[in-house]
Amino acid sequence: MGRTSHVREKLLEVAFQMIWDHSYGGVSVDQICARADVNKGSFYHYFGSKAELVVAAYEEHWNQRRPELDRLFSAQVPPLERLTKWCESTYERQKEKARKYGHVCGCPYGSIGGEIATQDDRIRAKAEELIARGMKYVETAIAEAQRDRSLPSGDAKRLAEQVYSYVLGAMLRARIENDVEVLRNLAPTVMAIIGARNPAVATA
Amino acid sequence: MGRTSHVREKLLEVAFQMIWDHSYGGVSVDQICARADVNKGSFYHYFGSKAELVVAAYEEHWNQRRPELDRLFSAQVPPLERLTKWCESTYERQKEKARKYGHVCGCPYGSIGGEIATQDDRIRAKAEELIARGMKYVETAIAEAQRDRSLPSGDAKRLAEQVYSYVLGAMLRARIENDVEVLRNLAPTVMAIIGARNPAVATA
DNA sequence: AAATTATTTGACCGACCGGTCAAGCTCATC
DNA sequence: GATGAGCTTGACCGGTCGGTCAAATAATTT
Repeated sequence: MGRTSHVREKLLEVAFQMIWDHSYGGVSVDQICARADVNKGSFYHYFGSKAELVVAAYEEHWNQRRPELDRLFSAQVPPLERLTKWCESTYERQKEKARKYGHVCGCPYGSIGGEIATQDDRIRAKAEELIARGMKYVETAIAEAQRDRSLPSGDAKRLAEQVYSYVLGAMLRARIENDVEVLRNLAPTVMAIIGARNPAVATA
Repeated sequence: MGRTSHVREKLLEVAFQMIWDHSYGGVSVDQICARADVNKGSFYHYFGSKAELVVAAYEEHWNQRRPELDRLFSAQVPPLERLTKWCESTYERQKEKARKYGHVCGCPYGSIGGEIATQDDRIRAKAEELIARGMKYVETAIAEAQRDRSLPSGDAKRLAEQVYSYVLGAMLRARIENDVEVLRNLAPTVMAIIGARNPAVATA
């Protein structure tokens, strides 16, 4: 096939989905290989270890996810509306995932990060990095809203961290409670955190 | 020794600490037994499985933690002050844990819940239950603050869920980023979420 | 003190873990 | 069409996993 074998890509995709669905420790290399229809020897031709595969898989997932985030946080959209749309898309995305997999999966970066934070520093650092990239979108939107006076001035970076903490926590709760409805109305709380005067109006 | 052998209690304590420090999948029954200085056969005399031990260990941890929560949320303390003190104690507790274990450990219930939510329903349900118990303290404080007009009226249960989501998310971030400072100023954001007029004053 | 029960011991189990490897196959290049 | 690099194959490795068990021992009841 092509220069970059589809085998490698298949492993990245399958590994990410299986680990998101279950957990890092709960998914074995054998299972990943079986699902990807790849021999174990091939696996270790492309990746030096399970951890290395996982780091690559999460980076790859980010790359596939990025266009959607760029669209949601497009400069074409008023900054506060970016945030509400992001909240809504989070809910919708989790709802579809839950329908397809039979249970709520939560934030993939948060889940794997929390699981192996104290055990594998490369995976920990990758999770931290991906979360920071997501926070950057939120920070930029907040800073812009402050500049155009739709928000009172404040430390946009700190506010973005708080917003992201809230959303991460809600995703974790949704996973643990296996209830996607936990994520149904994230936006008003996000607005309260960043100090928007009238949460209800911000969506309009 | 006593009727309830200290062996059982030692296993509960050791298992909880090791799993909080690492993860469910990252700690083996053999390791727990070694650390508790107990033979594997004894382990399976007291507990039917690793999962059963863990459920009991988390319940036991709650029981040990409860007096401290009762104290923090004592009716003797004004309701909003309960929340700020709870935030501060969360920070202090994590800081000490981090000092002792060499890294930030985050919320034990959130960590194990997120890890095995989709793999073992008994552990998942226990994590959900313990989180719900914690939320109840927050809900009660919010409801009381609303009653005595230090907060505008609102759905105390929903607000408590939002507060708890935020704190859970911050604990998760602190674990992933291995930085306890993430948890340093939880209270102002909590105040913003529940609609306290002047976050800065609420501590006084 | 005999009988019964609770607890401890450590060897043992098959399954599975992450990872290795030598041998073959495929295919572009010369 | 020979060469050699890239890729695939599947058997194989030692170690560890959660869990079992029969026999020994300690504690309790009769």
